[in-house]
Amino acid sequence: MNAWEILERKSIRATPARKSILEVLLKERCPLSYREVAARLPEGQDRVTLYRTLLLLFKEGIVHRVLDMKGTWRFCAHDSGHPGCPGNHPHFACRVCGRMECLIGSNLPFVEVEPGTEVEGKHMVIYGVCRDCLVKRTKKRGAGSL
Amino acid sequence: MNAWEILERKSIRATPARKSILEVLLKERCPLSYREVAARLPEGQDRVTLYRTLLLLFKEGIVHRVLDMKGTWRFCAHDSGHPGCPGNHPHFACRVCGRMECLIGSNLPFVEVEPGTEVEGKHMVIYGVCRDCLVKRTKKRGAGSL
DNA sequence: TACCTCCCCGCAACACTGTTGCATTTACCC
DNA sequence: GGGTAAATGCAACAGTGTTGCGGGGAGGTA
Ligand SMILES: [Mn+2]
Ligand SMILES: [Mn+2]
Ligand SMILES: [Zn+2]
Ligand SMILES: [Zn+2]
Repeated sequence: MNAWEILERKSIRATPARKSILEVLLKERCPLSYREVAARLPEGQDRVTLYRTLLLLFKEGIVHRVLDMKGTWRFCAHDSGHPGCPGNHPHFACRVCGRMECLIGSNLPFVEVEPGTEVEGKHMVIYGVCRDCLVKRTKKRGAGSL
Repeated sequence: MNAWEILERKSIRATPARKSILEVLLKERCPLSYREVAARLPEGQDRVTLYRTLLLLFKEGIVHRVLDMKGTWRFCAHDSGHPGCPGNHPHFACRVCGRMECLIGSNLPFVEVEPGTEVEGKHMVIYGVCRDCLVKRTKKRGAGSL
């Protein structure tokens, strides 16, 4: 399903800005910050429109979002094909390269809260160093010590 | 253990700023944002010193920290008596009043990540509406509809 | 086609968190 | 009480995200 179809199905005006932003998120398979989306867009795209569009896509359930370890929101459309429970999975964030990926293999685990509390959702971020960054680090060390 | 003892034990200079900031965190039992700490401090306390102190307390393992749903760090010293695994528990954040609390009853659940990845830690935030805010909401509705 | 209305967009301004550099002051050890 | 390294306060900055508003364009109606 392409960007135009997704917007049409939600009865959202398929403007050029929305289509191109959603296309970026559909192409990349991992959560992107507004800055990373902007970098993949033709220059001159307005910052506020981008923020508003990302928020719209999120509120319409087209994308899910998650806070990274710097406190910035990242948006991801990798499961926009599955209408139900979008983003109901933990995420991994690499401390070195800053990239984030969806751990779609596992669901968010159940956690008991105080009785009388109304739970609306949960976020889980596992952080550390991704495989690519570990490989690079090993190569560097190896070259230096040999 | 009071603030002075904690700082002394870590061989950290016990300045007035550090003592008063740590005292605030020791008194409140839930994670506080820099703003909330500042509000409980005598006026005139420098913003940068507060940020630096909170970071120091965190890096020394005296407090733990967690990102709330607005992307701001919150610091909590409720388990500063237990030197091991500080902050290894999920947190609940109320969408209405903004308060956060530690779910010290449960540990952070295990989640499988891609092989070859180095996991350093994990964060989990359950969000919704706390009991107090639910009670207030019910009272309001009741009064209005009667 | 002409008109109307709604809403999307771009711009300016703002609020807030968090960081850095530097000069001054202070806590701690002798 | 000094000496020194470290902590503080101040100014400036970067970055994210929000709000208000006016113009313009898409889509509907006659
Ligand atoms: Mn995801
Ligand atoms: Mn906690
Ligand atoms: Zn990485
Ligand atoms: Zn609440």
